Amino acid sequence: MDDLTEQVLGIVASIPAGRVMTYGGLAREVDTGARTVGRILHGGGHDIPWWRVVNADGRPYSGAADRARIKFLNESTPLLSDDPDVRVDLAQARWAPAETTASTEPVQPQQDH
DNA sequence: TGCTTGACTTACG
DNA sequence: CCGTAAGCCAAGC
Repeated sequence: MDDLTEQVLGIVASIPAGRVMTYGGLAREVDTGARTVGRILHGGGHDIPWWRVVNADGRPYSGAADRARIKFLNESTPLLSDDPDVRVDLAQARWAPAETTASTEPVQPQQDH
């Protein structure tokens, strides 16, 4: 197991239920490319909360969106129910590792791209 | 060694 | 909101 894989999987495993993280955000944390993060999740095994990692649009892995939707509903993850496809409300669900220590700070709003 | 591929992102029209 | 383009990084062939 590479150090990079170990870091990524470690961070993914640290994401609390009801929260998600983007590929790009993870990539910035481990200082690598966003595509690399996706590759690690694909080959990192299914014993990880892969549904808590979504792309910049707030969508999970397209090939398992159904399974991800179940998980989101089960974990009460903030979703944008307005859209036909499963989509996470990143403005509320976005999470970062450093946020664990400073939980008193309010979440910062995200502009609409 | 070199080219293709992909569970991605950001920017521009 | 949608399509296009360029940048990105590791794995596979």
